[in-house]
Order: sequence, then C-alpha cells, then structure tokens
Amino acid sequence: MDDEEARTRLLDAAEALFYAEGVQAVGMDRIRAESGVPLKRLYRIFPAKEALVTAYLERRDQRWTASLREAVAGSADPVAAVFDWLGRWFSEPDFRGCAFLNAYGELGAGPAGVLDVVRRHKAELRALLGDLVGPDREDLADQLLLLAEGATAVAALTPGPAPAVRAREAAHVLLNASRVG
Amino acid sequence: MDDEEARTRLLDAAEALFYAEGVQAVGMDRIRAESGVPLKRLYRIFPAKEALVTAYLERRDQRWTASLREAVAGSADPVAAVFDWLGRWFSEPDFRGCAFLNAYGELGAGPAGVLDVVRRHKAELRALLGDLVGPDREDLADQLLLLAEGATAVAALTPGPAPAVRAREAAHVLLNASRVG
DNA sequence: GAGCTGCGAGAACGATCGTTCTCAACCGTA
DNA sequence: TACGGTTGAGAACGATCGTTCTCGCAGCTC
Repeated sequence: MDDEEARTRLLDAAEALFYAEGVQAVGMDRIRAESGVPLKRLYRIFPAKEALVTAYLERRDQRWTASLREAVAGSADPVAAVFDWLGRWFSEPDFRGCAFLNAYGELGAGPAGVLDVVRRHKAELRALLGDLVGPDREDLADQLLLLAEGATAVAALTPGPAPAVRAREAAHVLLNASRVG
Repeated sequence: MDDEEARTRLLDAAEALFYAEGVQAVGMDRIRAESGVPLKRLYRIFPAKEALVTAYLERRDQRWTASLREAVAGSADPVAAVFDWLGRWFSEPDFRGCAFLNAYGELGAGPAGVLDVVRRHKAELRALLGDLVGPDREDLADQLLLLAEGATAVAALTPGPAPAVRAREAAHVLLNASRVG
C-alpha cells in the first residue's frame, strides 16, 4: 500500500464516519481501524485532524459538484435535471443532509479551513445554477438555490425524493413567471 | 436563587453556548461557569447532558414558534410576514442557522430525544404554513416550507435579510400561480 | 552477516470530557 | 448553643480525545 492508496482509504473512512456520525463524535482511532492505515502513517499524511476534515470536505465537494454537472450537462431540461439528481441523492440509504452545512453547524467558527471549503462548495452550486438560467437573471438563480437548499434541509429529516419533486414543480413555476416578466 | 431561576439561567447559558459553538464543543463546566449555577444543582435539575440539550431545544422551539405566530397573526399579508420575520431573524448578530438542524447534523442518530424535538419543530413550521395557505393546498405549503428552509440554510453562511427577501418574492410568484391554477 | 533506516503495532501522555464525591459552611429548630 | 440536613466549591474519577513515543521487526547497503 503506497501513500496514495493510504490517502484514499483514509478519506473513504473519514467520509463514511464523519458524515454519518459527525466530526467530533469520531475519533482518530476509529479512522485508523476503519481504514486499516496505521496511526503513524495517518499523521504523516494528515498532520492533524483538521487537515483530514478539510480534505474530506474538499474531496466530497469535487465529487458532488462533478456528479451534478455531469447530470445536468446532457439534459434537455437542465433545471429539472438538477432536482431529479437531488431526488436520487436524497434517496440514497445513508443520506443525512448536506455534509458541508452539517460540518459548519457543528464546528462553527472553529477551524477557518473548514469554513472556506463550505463557502466554496455553496458558491459552486450557486454558480452552476447561474450558468443554467443565463446572465441577467441573478434573482432567479438565487431562488433556485433557495429551493435546492430547502429541499436538502427538508430531506435531511424526511429522506426520499419527495422534497426534490416539490422543489422541481416550484422551480418550473418560477421559470415560467420569469420568462413572462 | 430558587430552582426555577437556576433552571432559567442554565437554559440561557446552554442556549447561548450550544447554539454558538455546537453541543459537543461545550462542556458542562462551561455551562456552570456561564450560568453561575453550581454543578451539583445543575445535575439535580438536569440529570445528564442530554436532558439539558433537549430542554434547550424544547424551550427554543416554543419561543421561536410563538414569536413567528405572533408576527403572522395580525398581518394583512401573512405569507410576506413570515419571510419578513425570517429576514429579521437572519439579521440578528449571532444568527448561525437553524439550531435544530445544527443539532441534528451534529448528533445524528445519537440521543432519540433530540431527534424528537427537531422533528416536532419542523412539523410545527409546516403546520403553520399549512394554516396560512388554507386546506387543499398542501403542495403550496410544502413549497413555502422549501423556501423558508432554503433561506435559513443560505443565511447561515451569508447572514443578513437578503435570502428572506428573495424567498418572499418567490413565495408571491408561487402564490399567484397557485391562485390561477 | 553487521549495521543503519524506516515502518507498523500499540502503549503512553497530557488534556478534557461527563459525572460523582468530599467536606466545610450554613440553615432553621430546640 | 447544639444539631441534622442541605448546600456550594471544587477535587476526584474513569473514560476518551488528539497526538507522540517506544520498541521490535523488516529491508537495504557494505
């Protein structure tokens, strides 16, 4: 096992455990056990827990955004594609809301690096929605963002695709109203 | 200081600290110091930390819902009143998102009592919105809920009334579309 | 094969957590 | 004034945290 594979295994374990149980509830020894990477190597790759947390969020951000962009790319109705993609995400068996908001809510103004990743993640989603609706419709993009974030928050407590379906309907109403106005 | 005042002081300290820094990041000794209530008395009133956490959420739920109901009660445009109230909430200097979703994200499937309060809180908000739009418009109430939750999530990272203003605009579009249909 | 280097397994460390215990001071009643 | 019961202040306890250290084993050059 070279360092690259160790890093992947560590991030896999960190993502599963941090997302499912929260950051503070998971100790470094749980990550060592789940990943199979010795503690010494863990601390050589990630010099402190905060580095592991930010790396976990960073990798999740890349995966999440890339997957959403891919789902939207080849779609005839990109806005509908966003909410359909959200609905599939909400239906995953271990869905537990937005990992970034969960981490921010838990760690708050603690480590600055965490806040940076969370802000960047949300800015990416907002930019993606802005690209969808085109320029000069910033208000509409903001409203779609509200629907996406709201659906994610509601689904955190009541998993399943229903919040995404409702959000998709609302999005189309807003789109049509915006086209007219 | 009788037990009732001690209880109030404990909940005040718990609310300030738990909401600002997260539940796990605040130790019982911080609560003792902030409240001025001796540790022994603390544990007589709340036999464990979990009881303090659920009591904190319970009291916050009552205050939050009562304040929103009051703001809506005498308003000519109750839906607008909801989002105006949210905008004022988002502008409070120590606003840090929804305390209930923060606690759920942090504690997850841990103590069942916490999850109960969080679910109850969200059900109350949904019921309030259902009352506003009247019966036979459940989909509209769900969409307003999405906007309210989305605005709260967005405001958690970018405080200020802007997300509530956007949500209010979107809510009116949805209301008008629903009236026509 | 001898000696050096780097690694994994896990003990160890200091800090902090939630919770309980000690003990001296204080209360109202005789 | 003597006294049982309750309190507050804070030490103490066992567990667990993030992090570092020890030590014995493996693999390399001469």
